[in-house]
Amino acid sequence: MNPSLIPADRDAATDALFKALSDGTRRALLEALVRDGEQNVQALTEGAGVSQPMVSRHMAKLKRAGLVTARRSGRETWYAARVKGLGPVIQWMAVHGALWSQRFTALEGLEG
Amino acid sequence: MNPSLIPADRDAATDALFKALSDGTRRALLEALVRDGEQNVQALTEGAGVSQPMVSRHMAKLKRAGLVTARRSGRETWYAARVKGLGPVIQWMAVHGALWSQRFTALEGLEG
DNA sequence: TTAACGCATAACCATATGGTTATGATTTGG
DNA sequence: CCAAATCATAACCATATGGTTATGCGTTAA
Repeated sequence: MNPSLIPADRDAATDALFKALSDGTRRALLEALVRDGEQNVQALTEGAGVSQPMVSRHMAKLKRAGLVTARRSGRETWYAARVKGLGPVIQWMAVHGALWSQRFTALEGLEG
Repeated sequence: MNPSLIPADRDAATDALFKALSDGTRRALLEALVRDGEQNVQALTEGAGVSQPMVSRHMAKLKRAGLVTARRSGRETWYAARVKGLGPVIQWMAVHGALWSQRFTALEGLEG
């Protein structure tokens, strides 16, 4: 058993995932892919509100986190949302969220 | 007004939440509260692997994000996980991932 | 072959972040 | 009353991060 009181959730994948999702621009880019399907950098840049290089860098981070896939076709790169990418987040929510609600269900009415 | 393809998910609360969850030490602190209930800074520091001031700062950030509550009692501060704090995250997951818009218990297809 | 295109990377900047030790404010105990 | 305890804040440092413009590299098209 781990003698420490805190389980040290330093799982690299989980960390990368939450970090990737912690920026609004990246979330918006991911949402665009979820909503409208596979898109190239040009299309993503049009609505992103940031420069093309920044979009590329954000997409690279999302890819490293496992949230998107990249497909190179000629001079274009097509990105798509990767459904399974959110797995660790779901997992985390399931484990701790469930424990959470279980422990505090009785108090639910008390907080604002 | 902006007819952009990307809906610009810059909601401040959502942003603060994901940012708060994007650090492993903070997640571990939060998990400790979920697991063992309300604790003061001293107890949290014991297993955190970082200094007491750092714990205080992490807790402040979790509090700003709405993930914990703080209760001052004499010279001690007691922190507790806040039930509804994960709401915006759950909301985001529900909206942007139809697959996991249901209960978290439906994880079978996502793992692996 | 050459010019334009699409994208990634480099170089650079400002700020945020995570960490430390030192200090300060307030409460408790002897 | 004074010292210890509890926590937050300050001061400081190194690194990460988000943003820009400039550049380079492969691909398409004229």
